[in-house]
Amino acid sequence: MIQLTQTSYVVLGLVARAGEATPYDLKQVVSATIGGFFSIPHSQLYAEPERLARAGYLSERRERTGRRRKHYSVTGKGREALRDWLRTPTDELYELRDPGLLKLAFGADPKMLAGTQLAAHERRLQELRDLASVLEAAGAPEEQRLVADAGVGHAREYIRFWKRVAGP
Amino acid sequence: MIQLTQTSYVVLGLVARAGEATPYDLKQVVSATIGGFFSIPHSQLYAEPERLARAGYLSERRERTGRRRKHYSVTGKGREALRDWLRTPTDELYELRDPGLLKLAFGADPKMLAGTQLAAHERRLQELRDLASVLEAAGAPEEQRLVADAGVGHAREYIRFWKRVAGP
DNA sequence: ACCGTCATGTAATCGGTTACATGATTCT
DNA sequence: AGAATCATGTAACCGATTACATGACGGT
Repeated sequence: MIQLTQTSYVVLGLVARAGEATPYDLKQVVSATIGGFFSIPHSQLYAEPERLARAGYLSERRERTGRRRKHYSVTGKGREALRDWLRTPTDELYELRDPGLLKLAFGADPKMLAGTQLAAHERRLQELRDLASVLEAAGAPEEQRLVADAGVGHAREYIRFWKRVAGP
Repeated sequence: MIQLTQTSYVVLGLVARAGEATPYDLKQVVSATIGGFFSIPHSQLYAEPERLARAGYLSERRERTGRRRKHYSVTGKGREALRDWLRTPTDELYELRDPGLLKLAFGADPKMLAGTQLAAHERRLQELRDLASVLEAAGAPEEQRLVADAGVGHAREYIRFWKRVAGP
């Protein structure tokens, strides 16, 4: 019926893990976990669960008093969709779509770009390292750590690249 | 007035380089050059120049007979916008948003993912290498080659990562 | 003459971004 | 008590994707 996007699966996955969650809960978890490589603006975390609920993947319980928050949980249909998604490998690749590379490709001055990009990627690398050590300290599951490691590897690769561009 | 997106700059940049171009020309060039890390569906290459023309960044000349193709060229305003963009470094970073990593983060079986992802990234690596050697043979400008190199580096990094996940 | 593929375009829909707005808490 | 920040939500707009459609052209 509706198209399930990556955002949909993020929401399904997070709600499934939490049992029940409000958009705000989701927001918290998103930035704490996959925020490093897949962020979602908070307004989407209101819109998307609603869409999923309309299509029967989530059920909605609204508080009767106070803030009237909406609490979502996964339905059978939702759980099934999530499971199917998880057990199907993808050969889809995501494109880099990197602003720095784009400017480079269109003739911006490489050395000028390199400075700023290097700094930005070094900042990110630091964040990811912090995240990685938090995850380790918290005894997070292996996958979480792998994902953080992937991020670290990519940041390092970017840094290598821009250093080379910056020249000796 | 209007928001200039990365797509806008791609169009501006390509039209500027070509002098005059139809959407179809753009389509060709996109896949030949930045296609590897920043693709744009052809319908966008019809819509975006129109948008840019309405806002005064491009001028439009329509054939009077036959296919009535639209030919675009860059106006002064367009050229200026492009130049400003090119000489401003960015600290913006693009997120990976990688489907494979996402599934990994939500508990898909790592080894299962690794196989398919590895194959896909190896295919891409090969493509990028081919592109790189074509560029070199054609004596393409340094930046073009750098961009291709960046792609190669990333593909390699992905491959390292998924090999590690696949385990010994 | 026909078929397939390249070339060219438009329309509809929708997810995502940006901006706005206000209730709760916490801190000084 | 007031300011600042966190929490929570809605609305409007718009770029991007998907789907549909047809014209030209090269080969058999």
